[in-house]
Amino acid sequence: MQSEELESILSILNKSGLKMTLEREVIIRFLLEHKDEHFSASEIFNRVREIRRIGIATIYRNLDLLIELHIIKKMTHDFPVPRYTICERDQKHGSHMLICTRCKDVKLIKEDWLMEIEERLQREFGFKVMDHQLVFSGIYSDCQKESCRIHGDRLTNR
Amino acid sequence: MQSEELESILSILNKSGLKMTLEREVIIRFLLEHKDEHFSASEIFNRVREIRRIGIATIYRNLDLLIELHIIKKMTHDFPVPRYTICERDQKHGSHMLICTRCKDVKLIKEDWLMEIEERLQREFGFKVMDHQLVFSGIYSDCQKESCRIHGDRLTNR
DNA sequence: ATAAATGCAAACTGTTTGCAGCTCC
DNA sequence: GGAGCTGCAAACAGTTTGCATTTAT
Repeated sequence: MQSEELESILSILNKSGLKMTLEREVIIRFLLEHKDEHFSASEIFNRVREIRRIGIATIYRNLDLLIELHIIKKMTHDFPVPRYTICERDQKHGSHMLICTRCKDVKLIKEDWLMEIEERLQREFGFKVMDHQLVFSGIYSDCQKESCRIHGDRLTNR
Repeated sequence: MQSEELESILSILNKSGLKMTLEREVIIRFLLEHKDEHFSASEIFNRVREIRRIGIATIYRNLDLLIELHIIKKMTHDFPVPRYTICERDQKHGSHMLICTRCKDVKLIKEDWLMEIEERLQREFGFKVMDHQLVFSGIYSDCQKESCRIHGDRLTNR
């Protein structure tokens, strides 16, 4: 399947003396198969459990580990609980997010619009940016007119 | 003291049929006296408790209420727990944050650098921005050289 | 007078931890 | 074989809720 990406993650694990267990693999596969989405820990728990029996502690331990290895990313803005997503390999920084306060849809924009500002931070503040998170909350023009529920409730806790 | 600002908040409360209790006032005063800072719920609890006996539930209930009235703002990015800060009255949007991963200092930049991008979102996505949150994590040049602890550990949970 | 707000304690929710047993290299 | 990993259950931390009492308008 995404064997190429999985291989590359495997080699990161190996380099640190870590093992690719079945549980870990199922978690990673799930996130790889849903690159543009983000999930809460318990969403991941429920989805992974459909594939293989797993404990919630294993979910948390693996998420923490994968964050440390920069394989996945934790997004904390304004969600009831943190959400996790796989890192884009070719992308230095995280993407930008649009959250519609009406329909609760979360759109990820993959371009980086902040180059200029980051240069300015380096110049004016001597601050070297390693990562950024940019979130806009607002309303789509469609949602301003109608009662917009097209995307459903995607942001429950579980 | 900040009577002008306090008055204006009082009138917002009145308009909604809400009361200015002593507890509520102490919370608001505390945040008004520390405009450029942000605090966790339990930090606020401890500071307010020095002034007046108060229960933690009252803290949470008031924080939620003040958020709804757009008097304070909840910041959730990457902190162990959410942090709260008073809204700038003359400022449409929240400020930008620099978080140094070495010294853990959090600097708030009060200018809005995103006007252009917000216009673009309106144009290209039909998305009307109501608020944004922009956080940069990185390292100050000072911190790259030395073991930088000048700001101390400001981000504990309590 | 009465709607709103409070304190307290219990309940809840998400996350972490200790430990005995299991699994991958 | 042994470090690393797992499941389980208990512990933990932050937050929310129900209720009897108090307070602001």
